[in-house]
Amino acid sequence: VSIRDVASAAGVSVATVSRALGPNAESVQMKAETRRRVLQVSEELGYRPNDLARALSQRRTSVLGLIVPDISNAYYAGLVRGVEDSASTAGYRVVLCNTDRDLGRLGQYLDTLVKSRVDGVIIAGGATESSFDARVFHQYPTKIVMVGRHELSGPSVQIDNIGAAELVTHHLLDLGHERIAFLAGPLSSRTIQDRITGYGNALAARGIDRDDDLVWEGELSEESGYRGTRDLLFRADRPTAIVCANDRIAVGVLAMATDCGLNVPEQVSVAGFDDVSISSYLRPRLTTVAIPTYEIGTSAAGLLLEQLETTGLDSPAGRGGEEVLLLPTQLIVRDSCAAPPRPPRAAVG
Amino acid sequence: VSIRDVASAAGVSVATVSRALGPNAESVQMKAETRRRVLQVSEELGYRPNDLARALSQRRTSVLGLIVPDISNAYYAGLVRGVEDSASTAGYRVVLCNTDRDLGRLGQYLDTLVKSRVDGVIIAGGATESSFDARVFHQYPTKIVMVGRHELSGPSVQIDNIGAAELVTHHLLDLGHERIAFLAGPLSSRTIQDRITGYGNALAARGIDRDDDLVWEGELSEESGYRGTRDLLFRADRPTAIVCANDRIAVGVLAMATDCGLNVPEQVSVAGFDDVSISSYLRPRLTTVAIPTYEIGTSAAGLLLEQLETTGLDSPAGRGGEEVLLLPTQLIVRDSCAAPPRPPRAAVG
DNA sequence: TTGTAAGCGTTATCAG
DNA sequence: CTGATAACGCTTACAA
Repeated sequence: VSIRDVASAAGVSVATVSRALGPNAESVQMKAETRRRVLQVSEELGYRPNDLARALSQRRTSVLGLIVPDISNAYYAGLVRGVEDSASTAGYRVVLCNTDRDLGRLGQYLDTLVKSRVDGVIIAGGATESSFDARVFHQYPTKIVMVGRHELSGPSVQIDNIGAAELVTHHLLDLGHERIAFLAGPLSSRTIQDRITGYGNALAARGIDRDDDLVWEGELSEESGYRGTRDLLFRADRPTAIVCANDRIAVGVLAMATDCGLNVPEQVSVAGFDDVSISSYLRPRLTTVAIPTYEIGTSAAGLLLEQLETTGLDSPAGRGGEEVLLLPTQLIVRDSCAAPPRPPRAAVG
Repeated sequence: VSIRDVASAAGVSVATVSRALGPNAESVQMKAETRRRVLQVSEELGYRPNDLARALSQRRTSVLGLIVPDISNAYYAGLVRGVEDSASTAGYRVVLCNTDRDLGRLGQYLDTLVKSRVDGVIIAGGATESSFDARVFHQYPTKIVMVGRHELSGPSVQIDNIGAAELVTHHLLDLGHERIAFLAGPLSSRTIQDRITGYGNALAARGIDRDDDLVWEGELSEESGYRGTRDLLFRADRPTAIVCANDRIAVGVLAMATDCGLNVPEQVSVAGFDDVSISSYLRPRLTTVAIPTYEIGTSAAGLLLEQLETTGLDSPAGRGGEEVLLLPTQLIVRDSCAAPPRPPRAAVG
């Protein structure tokens, strides 16, 4: 059942049907009676306009592409949710892509997205110019907004990971800790790099040399936190506090601590990152840094939609300005951090 | 840059370009030299075929719709991931929709999906015939597969929630518990209903009357588990074990238990549902039922793709058979359940 | 082996 | 206010 069926059934031309049901139906002059009839017939026939044809004709699909490393990660799930919400209320659909942090897949996805002529794409989780054929990309009017720091030009929404890490680390420092470990995720992630940097900065600000043995590279998983902690705890001069690159890692740390009979925070302090929903239901309640993932999503979508409304669809590589939205982060102090067990000893070689 | 640009740049007709680059490029007879030239020119120009036009012409979009209650829920995140993985390896894109368990939104999404002419859609999280205009839907060749029990006809993938709940409950019963509470999610969810049924069945099988005061309706959140437990624990004749509708609820239960100074499992046993990644890192490690969410996703996608390959695209309402894939569930016994504190007392009025 | 031309289902321009 | 009709970009008989 196509527009033509409706047209003939209503005894009008396809043009009229299009006017009655089309994109800017309300801002079109036509006899009320005619419109009513078209509407009714279309209703009776169960007519659903073909968006493909419409898009082809209008040169806009009302579809957004969203590329993330992994939706099954709570962090990105919130973001996806935010994007989806604002996109759909603005009348856009969103197609989802998982890269698994594989730059090759990123490139492939960007390619399919361009082929399907999405109006814009949001890339979260890091991308480099080399990860896709930017030259090709710029031939099409597809708009981009990035989430997080990146090597690409164009608008983006970011959070101050460096500052956030400085915040937690200072919190621990203020409590009297001097040997503070950092349980990181994959160092290839820009986010992780930044968090490590912030951690280092805070240490440096207190005149403490960063001990590379205290920075442990792993995954963003409980398992990784569990193993990393074991490593750290069996050291001669073990840390009195552990900052984790995310809350899942922190859960692993907590598990290992209780398995070793170590009390948190009395014997070792633990801090996380992200403030996922369980964090306040762990015992001890986890001190962590809240990241507004949902807002990151809505902001990114907002930035993109703004470009789409603003810019004419023809402007070839017109990727808007370099507008950067920096979203605030918040230290959530709960119960998992306290003063170190003994008064800080003299610095050891 | 369109097919015509490539054609003229290569000095051939658009048909030739289409043959060289089109859908069944390999199964087409043409002079190798010509093909090579087309390929090269298309490469130089950075040509990306317009999938919209292709879809319009071929009457298939290679897009799947996926409708879930909420991706930011770990359960669905796994499922989404599974769907996305098998779809993308089969060359399909997937557009994601969140209903928030709102039947109205479900209907709207189904509508947009039909308009965008997706080849098929996967609906997870419950739908009723009344939630959308099935009559309309059947006019278009869109295929459907459902996840979970539902009132719609057609293929689906399900898990045996009833059996699963029976399993945990029996586990507790075997341990000697007689007063077992159930902390449920929204009773409107079919999944929840089934889990409650299973719980009831197990009780009945042991000749225990189901006490409706022990079934607590709430959300699928930690918060809900926390509050529900408080309710339950302040009862005169309080339960010795609590089965939770999912692991997040169980986390809340654990939190309340330690806040009350109650030891798990010595004083009260707790069991969850889903086996999310943190479950084995809680202390005590959480006994729960593993649901293969990722496999549910891949299976659903598989069922759908199968229909798409099999069926001619014209078969109007041909929604395949009633094939139902029942995925296995597994009781994961860990440390959060043990025998009740005192020997079971005589049944109380 | 390759080119011509008729769709695919809309929208939009231009007359009437 | 409404009706033809030319795009939109690609695929696919049908011819050459």
